[in-house]
Amino acid sequence: MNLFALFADHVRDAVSQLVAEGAVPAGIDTARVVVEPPREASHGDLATNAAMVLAKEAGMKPRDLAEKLTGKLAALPGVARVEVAGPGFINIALDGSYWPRVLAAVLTAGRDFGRADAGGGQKINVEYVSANPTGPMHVGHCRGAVFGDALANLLAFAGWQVTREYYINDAGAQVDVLARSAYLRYREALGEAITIPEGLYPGDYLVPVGKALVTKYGNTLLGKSEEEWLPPVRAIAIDAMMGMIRDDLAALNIHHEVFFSERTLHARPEGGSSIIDRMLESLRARDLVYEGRLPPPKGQPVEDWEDREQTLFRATQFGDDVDRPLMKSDGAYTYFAADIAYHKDKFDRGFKRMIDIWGADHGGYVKRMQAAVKAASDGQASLDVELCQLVRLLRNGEPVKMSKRAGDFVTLRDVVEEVGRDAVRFMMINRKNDAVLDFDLAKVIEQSRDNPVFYVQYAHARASSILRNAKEAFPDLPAEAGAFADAELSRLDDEGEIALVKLLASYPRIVEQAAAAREPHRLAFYLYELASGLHGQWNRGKDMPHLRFIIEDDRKSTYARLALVHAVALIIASGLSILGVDAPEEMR
RNA sequence: GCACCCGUAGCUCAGCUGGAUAGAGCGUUGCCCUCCGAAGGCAAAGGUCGCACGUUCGAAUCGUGCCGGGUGCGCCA
Repeated sequence: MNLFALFADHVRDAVSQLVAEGAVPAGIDTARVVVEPPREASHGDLATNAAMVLAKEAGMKPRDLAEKLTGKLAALPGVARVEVAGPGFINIALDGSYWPRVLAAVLTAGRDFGRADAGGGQKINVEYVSANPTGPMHVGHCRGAVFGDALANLLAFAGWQVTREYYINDAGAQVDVLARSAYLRYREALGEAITIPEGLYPGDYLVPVGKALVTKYGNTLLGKSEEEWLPPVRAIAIDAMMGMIRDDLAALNIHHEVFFSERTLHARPEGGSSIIDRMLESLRARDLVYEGRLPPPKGQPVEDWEDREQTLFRATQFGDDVDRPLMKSDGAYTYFAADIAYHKDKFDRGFKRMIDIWGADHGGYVKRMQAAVKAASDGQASLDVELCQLVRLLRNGEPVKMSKRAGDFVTLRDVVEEVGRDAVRFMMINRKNDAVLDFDLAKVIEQSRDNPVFYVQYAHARASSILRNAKEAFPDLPAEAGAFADAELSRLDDEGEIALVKLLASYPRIVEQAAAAREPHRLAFYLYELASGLHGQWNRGKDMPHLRFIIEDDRKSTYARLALVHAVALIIASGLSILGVDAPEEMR
């Protein structure tokens, strides 16, 4: 149950009643009406802007309209009082019976509380990571990976049918470089002394690939020309790299449902046409492709600029700044051409909504891809691109050195092994994705309030600890949260307790908004707030012993408070699971 | 030159898609710690929301123009 959505309906009903009474003109547009929590607790529990938004259309002053609406809203069950405030806000205070019902709803729904149907079961494709299969994942990849995964979880919780997808860039020049690098390791495995020239991948993660090639081919590849040995070497190397990448992702608890190979888009069966060929044909048939010239780019002068006629996609027709090339000068397709075919393939598989997660350095590519999706789907599909900014890796405030040369980079695996999966995941999401993020290896393993990962997980552990302790004081208590729904929840009348219940009540709203905005970080901030609420109530018990969760000689109050503790633990666990972070029973 | 992103407290950042007196953590200052878990707790100080116009009942939020920072700018992926 989403309290705010519920009351938004109530407000619209009230408007309809006024329409029926002739007080307000028919057909008035209530789309801008929102019901939200007021900033000031003294303003009540819910506030709506309805009177201000509708005043003009209704031909009334905001406060006059507010008065009329107030009359209707005050009659609703559970409403204690309704007041008009400021320029025309309507503040609604709920009576004491409301919060126990919300809490009972949390306990009954359990981990499903907050699950929404905003997506209406529609299919949506989330493509993330898509790192080149040329080596292990490094830290630069991990923000997009975690963000994409959390977003996918969030959308699923909000009612979308999500497919998690990885696009394997196994068709370009860089996988040929990979193959040549692996071939050197192959010769090395056969006893040759090698030096790795500039431009090839020097990392020793290719050593096992060289050995595997020996196992499979013996020395039979030695006498062959590159034309002959490259394809099989490349295939094995790519497989090995993808294996490593899958392991790296698994270490972060990321599992894609679909791995899509770019190579399959280029493949031409004997005498036939490739998927890209056919995509291009369909664009040509609609006059979206032409042969033309492009002006040279402004700004940085391009050294080897050659003015020539090329095959262009009419991207400008769909909102892009210039038309974009589909063919390279050597006659092969551009990366973009393949990417159009890939996204068209997603559309053909039934996805009208697509989300791509990219690094911020690909921002210049967004418009053309969105244009392509519109064109390839005849306007039926849309693409959202979420850009993830850089991560600055620090240790005690000092930048961790990462030189590009000699394969000397910090791998994702190193980081996960040093600080743990939960810390990596939470910290990556604890910031808006379009802002640069400082990731301090020393701070994320700190166990203090400064560290949000610890703080939130500790709240869950503390709740679990309270429940364990309660079991000792009252051995006959039920174990499962749902059983607490029939506690005398009206006993929860302390302001701290009620504040906690209100926070729980806002969870569905947070989920919906975070999903709609594609901003999982909102969930992380919410969880911190909820954790803070639980820790705060615990601390109130220090000064005021009658507020402790466990009161030895008051079974009924204890029972009600444990219901609250159960509910908080449920929501923290629910939110953390969306972020892909464990909710531990105890800290260690 | 153009496009996209960012600019909020000393620092790191939120700010619920236009709402009421702009919030949190760190840091600073003061008080407290025999207490279900002090790997603390409570409180205070601290802001021309980069600048200027505009839109309207109302702008940190939307629009335009500047300033400052980042990213990118045929055929790389």
